[in-house]
Amino acid sequence: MAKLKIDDFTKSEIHLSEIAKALAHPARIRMLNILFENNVCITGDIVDLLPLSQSTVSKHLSELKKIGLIKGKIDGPRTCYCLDNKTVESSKTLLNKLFLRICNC
Amino acid sequence: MAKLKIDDFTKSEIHLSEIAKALAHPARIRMLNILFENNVCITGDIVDLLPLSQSTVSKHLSELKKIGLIKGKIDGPRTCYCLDNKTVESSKTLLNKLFLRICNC
DNA sequence: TTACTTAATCGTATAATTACGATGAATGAT
DNA sequence: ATCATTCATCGTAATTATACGATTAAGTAA
Repeated sequence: MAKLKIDDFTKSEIHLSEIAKALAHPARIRMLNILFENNVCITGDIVDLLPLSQSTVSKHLSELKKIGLIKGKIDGPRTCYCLDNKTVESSKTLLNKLFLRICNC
Repeated sequence: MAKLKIDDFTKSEIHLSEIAKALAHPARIRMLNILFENNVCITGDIVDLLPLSQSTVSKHLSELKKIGLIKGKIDGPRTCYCLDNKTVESSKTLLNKLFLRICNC
């Protein structure tokens, strides 16, 4: 009989890794900081504050939006982005839980 | 004259994104938990607790080691892994700083 | 020595990520 | 209606990540 091997990742492991993945690019880190400092930004504002093209910035924004860390609201030809505090808070809590568990301090 | 465009990411943005990247896979999340629960594990122990091959697990371990979250100590034909508490703590602190900044709670 | 165990590395394949310019859709201004 | 602005999406290319089996290296046991 074969050795028992746990054969899948849990929802919680996957969820936490997805949150981490959203933070796993310096552009997205900066975006979160920019959105906190400015409360609301249109895409172009953020493009100006990043060393990346408009299309690339737009893609990063859509990834932050996909996981829920930011919200986008269409306003004429513009899109207004802001932090989604509920998701930011729950992500903070989940990451903290991990570190409270594994960090003996 | 061209619009001023910030043209590089800061060390701190990059560092934080690298920490997040280390956490951006469910296997690596589980490994950290396993190493906390068992204090010390050899590679084979961890392989048994993951739905991945030995070579893939070894690769994930080396990535956690590269960023410093775990330490590996060769013991005969085995390698004993354990958490590197110093790095775990500093990573926790850096991630916390981000969330304390952007999270209004 | 010869066999066995352990785990990193190699070779390779596939998928995901990142990036940019070009295009297109929607709005606003003239 | 025409033109300009804004930004998501498309098409494409290059890089990185993920995965596995096979091999290698190093230690242990017979």
